[in-house]
Amino acid sequence: MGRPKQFEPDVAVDQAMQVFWRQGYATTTPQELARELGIGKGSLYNAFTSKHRLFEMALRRYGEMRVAALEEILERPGPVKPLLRAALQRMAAVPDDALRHGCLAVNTAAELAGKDEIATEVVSAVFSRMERALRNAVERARRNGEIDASCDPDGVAGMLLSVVVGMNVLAKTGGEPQRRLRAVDAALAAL
Amino acid sequence: MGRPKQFEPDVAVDQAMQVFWRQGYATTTPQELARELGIGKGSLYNAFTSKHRLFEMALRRYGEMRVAALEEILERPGPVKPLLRAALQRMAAVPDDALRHGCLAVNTAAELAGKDEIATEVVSAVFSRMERALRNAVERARRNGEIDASCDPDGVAGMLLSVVVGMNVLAKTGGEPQRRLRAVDAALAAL
DNA sequence: CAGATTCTTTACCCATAGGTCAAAAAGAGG
DNA sequence: CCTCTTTTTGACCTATGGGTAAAGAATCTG
Repeated sequence: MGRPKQFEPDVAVDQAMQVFWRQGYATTTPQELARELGIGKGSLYNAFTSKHRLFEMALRRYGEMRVAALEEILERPGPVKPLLRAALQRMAAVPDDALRHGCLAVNTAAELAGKDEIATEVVSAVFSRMERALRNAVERARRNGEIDASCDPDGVAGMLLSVVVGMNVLAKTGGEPQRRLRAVDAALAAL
Repeated sequence: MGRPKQFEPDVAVDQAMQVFWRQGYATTTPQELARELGIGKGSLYNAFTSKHRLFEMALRRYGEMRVAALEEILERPGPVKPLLRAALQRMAAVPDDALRHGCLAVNTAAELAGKDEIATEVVSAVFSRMERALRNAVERARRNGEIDASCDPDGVAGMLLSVVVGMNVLAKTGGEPQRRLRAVDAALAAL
């Protein structure tokens, strides 16, 4: 009962995600959020308590999305190498024109890790899950005989995650997408 | 002539570099800078014009340092692979206890690339020079016969740079330094 | 329709950001 | 020791940050 909300909280969190993604946490202001979500500042605080909580919700949702997308690709049946290549290429392929704001998790790690406990924990969890998905894939490839048995799945997974994270940062500074694809190939040559 | 400065501008830029490194650009305030540099806010503005200009100077200096350090290692005589390993390990080896604020260039790329023209240009230049140093090393190794002639130096250099950048981000979220060293080894396995 | 309850609106609040300015202080040159 | 120049100090300023509160609007229950 009571007056019904005039906006969809889920949609609002998505929109907030976009804003934080574009601008970062510190440089995003409540008024900006209110404007972009199309609601008053008061409603915003009533619904989400604080800028920080809204950010947390947006970040968590973002993490779920990305992890799920990665797992979806890597768990497909068949040979693993092409899957890894597809996954990395997709993560490396920043559309180049618009949406060059990198990855929200990476940006957040750079901006807040070590300073904001919650943000640190969330991005840390995201990275761990991605690494695990990569490690699982590598192990599967090893059992398949696709790659050499002597390789260290842990090390390789960490390396692949680093590559992806690094490329997301580098993509923000310019550079052609094609170069990134070559870097992906070089990384996969380690298998 | 005129009253002499009561502080060494070079030293002040170094100190400012530390502050921006720890805290990022946006979250560092003029009063904080003044306090850390041990000078009044007025002096700060008199000497450096604006927070942004001071940041630019600090960032440029930081870039010079890191690029020079990397080149110094990679240009040593002898086999290249151990040099690459040493260079990457050094860049990956965040002391873990203190100084876990990553790399100023990486942090800046994540925070400001695409929004701040000057910052973007500076970090972009730093990354380019690092990549070039890495590429030179890889080419040398290829000429030496240390690594396979079929490898793509451009792609490998881009990959190695990505690894380093990525690890600097990941290091901020925790994780043991040892894992990073294994990731470095995995990356070098691509050679 | 009354009341309870929840949302929205608008005005308001304090602290800080980033910076400026006038006046005082400390040297150099004559 | 007087002036000219540059630094420093400290007060001051405007805009905005992040957030709160009080009053009004919309819905459900009875």
